Amino acid sequence: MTAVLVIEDDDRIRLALQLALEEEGYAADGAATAEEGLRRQRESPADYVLVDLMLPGMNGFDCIRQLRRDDDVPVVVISARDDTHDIVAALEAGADDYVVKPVAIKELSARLRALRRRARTVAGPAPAQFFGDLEISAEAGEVRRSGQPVPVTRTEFRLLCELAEHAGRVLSRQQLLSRVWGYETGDERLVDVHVGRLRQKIEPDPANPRHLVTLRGLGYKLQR
Amino acid sequence: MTAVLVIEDDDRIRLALQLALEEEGYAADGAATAEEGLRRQRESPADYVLVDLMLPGMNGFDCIRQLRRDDDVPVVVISARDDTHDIVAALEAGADDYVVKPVAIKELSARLRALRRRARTVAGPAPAQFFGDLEISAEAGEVRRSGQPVPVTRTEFRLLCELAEHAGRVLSRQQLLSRVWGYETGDERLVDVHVGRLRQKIEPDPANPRHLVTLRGLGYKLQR
DNA sequence: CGGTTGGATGACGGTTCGGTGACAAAAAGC
DNA sequence: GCTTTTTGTCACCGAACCGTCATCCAACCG
Repeated sequence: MTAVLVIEDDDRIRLALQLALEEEGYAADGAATAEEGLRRQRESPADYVLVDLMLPGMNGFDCIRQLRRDDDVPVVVISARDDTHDIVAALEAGADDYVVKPVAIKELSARLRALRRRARTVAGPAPAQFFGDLEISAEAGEVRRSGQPVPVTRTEFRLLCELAEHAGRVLSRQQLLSRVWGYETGDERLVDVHVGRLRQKIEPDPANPRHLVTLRGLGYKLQR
Repeated sequence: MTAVLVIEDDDRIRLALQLALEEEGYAADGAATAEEGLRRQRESPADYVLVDLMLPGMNGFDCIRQLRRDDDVPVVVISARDDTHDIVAALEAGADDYVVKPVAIKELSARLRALRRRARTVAGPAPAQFFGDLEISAEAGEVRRSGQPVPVTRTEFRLLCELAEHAGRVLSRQQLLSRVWGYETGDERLVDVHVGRLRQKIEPDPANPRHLVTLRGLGYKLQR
């Protein structure tokens, strides 16, 4: 899901934007100051950043420059001022687009989509997580055991990614059903079956799993 | 020097825009109809196209779609109407930005510069990429297999480039539809068909692809 | 130690997904 | 103008996959 960070000091506007974005299918997060926004973006980077120009403390222009320095995330300015000088300054600072408040959410959404078409993803090898000799790369859609690709199916892959994302923590069958399958209710045995199939593929000795372990009465977890 | 093509039926506005752009350091060319603009762009491609929405004959939306089909040039709409519906439709058709007349030349110029940062065409020369014996030269618009040129069509080439640019990463059919065709919605099977045709040309054994591989339920990726 | 509960596993039918050939429309070339 | 190439749609097929079930096994409980 596409994540958007909204940096805007006016709580009402920020929350309204977040809500509207979520209705459009984005995952929206918010920050009230430039400093907080930068911290958020550093810690868990969103795919797009919306930023107001008039912020308490660090102003919007510096905020944009800072964002651009750290990261290549597309930045859209949301401002009440439609002065040419501001628009030029914001774009010059590194913003990708500039829309004037009040914003029509449909327009904003369309502009974000247009940006997505242009946004470059960083080159280089896709990042992977390691669990011993097990390698999971969500971006490459690939699982490897000691360097050798392991063919896994879509559901198995999603299941594995979900477990990897919460590495070391137990996930109940219920949680897995909900997160991987989207079932709020259903037969928990389904999880067992897929865990079993996955073990056949990724565990050296499927009967004595080393990474994908069962916690009786609780669920499953993936450990290093 | 950066070349801009202005498609606008009102002579006065078009000439004024051209003049202003030239003062900003661009080489500006003009066309009074969509048809003429498309022909111009095909014959001697500009780096940016500005297009009015209300044109005699072919309308602006179709003109944008057409431009997007042929090539990846950034398109900015210059329109007198600031209706959300028009803006969304234009961006949806493939435009990169939308500014409302009368335009401040400084703003337009800043928006063009912002686009240049994102635009792939100007993003910097992507020299030939190799995938085993497969060679893709985006510059030369050419594909070679063990040195021998392979005749690929325009869509096939753009599909291949898109996959090459994200080498080793999965791209969903949806992403490919959006980035190669500019469709935000459409039949995903279209991608299958073109992938199939591409395989016939670039894979030694199209039934067992080595480079252009399918990830069931996820999409396609190009690997070395 | 027997009973009970929770987990593993193999088999099977229905469904989904991707590949492909045929075809019509559209574009490009002549 | 006409012909050829390219493109997008459709329908069909086969393989891969999914979910259910029944059965068996291991761990835990008294």
